[in-house]
Amino acid sequence: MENKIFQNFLEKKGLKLTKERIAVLKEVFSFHDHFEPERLYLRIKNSDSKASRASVYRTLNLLVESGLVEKVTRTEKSNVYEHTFGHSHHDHMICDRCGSITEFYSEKLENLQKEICRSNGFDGKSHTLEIRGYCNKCKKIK
Amino acid sequence: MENKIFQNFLEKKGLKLTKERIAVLKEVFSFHDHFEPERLYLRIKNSDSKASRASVYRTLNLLVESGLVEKVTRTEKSNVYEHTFGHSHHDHMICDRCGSITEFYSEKLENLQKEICRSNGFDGKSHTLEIRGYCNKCKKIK
DNA sequence: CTACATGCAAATAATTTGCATTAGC
DNA sequence: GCTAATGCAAATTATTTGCATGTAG
Repeated sequence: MENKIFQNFLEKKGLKLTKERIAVLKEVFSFHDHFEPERLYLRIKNSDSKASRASVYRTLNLLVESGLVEKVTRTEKSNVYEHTFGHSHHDHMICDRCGSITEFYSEKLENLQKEICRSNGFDGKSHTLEIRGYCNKCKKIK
Repeated sequence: MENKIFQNFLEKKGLKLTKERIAVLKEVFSFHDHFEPERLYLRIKNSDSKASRASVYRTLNLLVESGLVEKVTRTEKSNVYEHTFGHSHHDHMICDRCGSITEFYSEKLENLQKEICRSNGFDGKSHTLEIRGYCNKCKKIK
């Protein structure tokens, strides 16, 4: 399904569906987790398909443009991505101790944001909410 | 006032209050706006005090550690900071067209987040909420 | 066949760091 | 005086890009 979407996206832009792009797409959708470009590259390297680091970066940009993948955060180091197709919108809680990421979703929160946009005359398209602190496990230790 | 806080912070850590650190602190608090390290460095360069790029970066890290400055991280390129002392918590709306940043604050939003943390067993310390879209001006053009 | 894509290695860009020198406390 | 800070330039890290060659449509 995501293959179809990506293919349409490429076609519309006059771009080609190469094996490298397929490899990246396949790998991205083979697990649901947050990942950095480098990690993705290594996973692909260890799989049967192949793609260079450059192609991974290039394809990742296309995937974001197509809406199939989103940038979650820009951490101290690299960017963090997640695939979004087939996985509805949510926000993140990040533990400052163990780095674990917990997803959550709140209808109320979404509505409240819409309301805030409205009263500010802002045409909101998307948002990222990131709560930092200590997760259930780590708050006991800390 | 912020000088006093920074001084205490340094003292507690056995660090020194140098003219370079003073220059950075002064410049950071001389305007209220979001800024990147490079821009701050250039401002200092054009002022009467002086500090190298390296010192700007080093001092910025100390300022964040001390709580006087926060990272508003979320751009493609570099980190974005803002000084927080004397300026209460707020969130941001960023225009995807002109790049303008609008600040806002909502008590309801804060409470809702606390509630979400509680129900997830997460000990939330801080958060960043960023809404992207088109600002009042740009939504008419786009 | 003809764009566009690829891999590679070199280029960029932001930030950090090693080191010899300088300066707070 | 001792220890930490500075400036510089070189090092690092993540990401992008130029170019010669390969390949999808």
